[in-house]
Amino acid sequence: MLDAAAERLVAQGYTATTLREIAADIGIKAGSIYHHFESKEDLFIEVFSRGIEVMVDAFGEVDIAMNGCDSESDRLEAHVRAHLGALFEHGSFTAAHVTAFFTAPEELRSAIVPLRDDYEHRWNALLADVLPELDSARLPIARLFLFGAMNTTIEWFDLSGDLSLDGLANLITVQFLEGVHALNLQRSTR
Amino acid sequence: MLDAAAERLVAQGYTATTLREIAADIGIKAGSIYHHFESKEDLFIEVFSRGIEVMVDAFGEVDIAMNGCDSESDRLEAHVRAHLGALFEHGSFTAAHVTAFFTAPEELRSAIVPLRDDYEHRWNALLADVLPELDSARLPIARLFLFGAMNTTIEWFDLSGDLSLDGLANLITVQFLEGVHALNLQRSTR
DNA sequence: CCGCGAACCTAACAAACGTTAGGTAGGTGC
DNA sequence: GCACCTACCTAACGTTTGTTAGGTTCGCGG
Repeated sequence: MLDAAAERLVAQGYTATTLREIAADIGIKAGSIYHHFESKEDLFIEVFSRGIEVMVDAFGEVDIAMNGCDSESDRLEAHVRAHLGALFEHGSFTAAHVTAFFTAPEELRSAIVPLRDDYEHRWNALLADVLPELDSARLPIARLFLFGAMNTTIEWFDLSGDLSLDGLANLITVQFLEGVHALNLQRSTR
Repeated sequence: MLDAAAERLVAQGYTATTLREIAADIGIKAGSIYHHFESKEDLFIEVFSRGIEVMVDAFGEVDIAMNGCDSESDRLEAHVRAHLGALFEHGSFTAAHVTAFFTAPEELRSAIVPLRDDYEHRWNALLADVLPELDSARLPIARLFLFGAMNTTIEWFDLSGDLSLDGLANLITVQFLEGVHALNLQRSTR
């Protein structure tokens, strides 16, 4: 049911997604949703929360796996790969969060913002680590550029296309670190 | 009236924006809208079209102004500045387009797509010009990265903050061309 | 002064929305 | 066999939505 809600969110946004549609998707009636959630808002708070949860979990796993890694760019690329994985490989929760969060009403958003802040803070810390020479005032801007590149992929990237998620992660990381000129030098696109 | 519609679109998305709200914003009643447009869809097709129109016009003006420019990076930066200008300085049409386009129903979107394609094609041509050494298969991806960086600024950039639009355009261009390391070298942030 | 069209209003319409109260089927524990 | 809980349904509620038909106001041309 949460899955169905997330998929509808991705395709239609908050207001256009009706409880009757979600109910029909999973073969029940709209009223029955209220046995599991107190309201529409309550349901979607759960969906958005899981969207962040998936991202945070993926980030945490990579943090551990890459603990003793000597190459800073490899570490960054692994985290980029984890973020893309959250967007494309773990259901629609993260995709729903990224695309539909700003279409949700203010009260709902403010309940989620603390979780978002936590995730953003982890990325700031990672970038400060990977890019120690970067002016700390520029760091949030660099993160926003990176987020922009990663999150807009849901509008165009095709999992079944020629480019793999590993390739995409590498492309984004290299482009982010070295600029567009380095795009030709990337290791593998398969 | 189109202005009011665009602003509501930015704040609320397609479905959540009601004709009664728009009418109230400009001091008329909802039914009166139908004297100017055939339907809600018709009204928002006009809004989205103007959003692209503003972008295309800004792009075209820069194309002429930068005709005899020797520095390719200056040319690119001027176009980035024009795109950001369309987003922040020429009403809410472009901002509405970028934020709410994917929240609109399919039929409406397909009426707009040809205009979008035209704008994207202009950018592809520009990038092919500015970056002749870039593998042509990578060119659309590079453009998508750049669009991602530019368009997500509406979620965080503040016109009245310390960073000017000129500074932001320079930041994005340098970051795009040379990578994040070059962020410290940018010319001016005022 | 008359006619006419543009701009707007009033009042309602059917449809769809989130939500709720009350009821039913099936399983579990005692 | 009885009580109870979970999961679901039915049927409606009040509200809001896009939309429409018919009427009013106002200014301009002849």
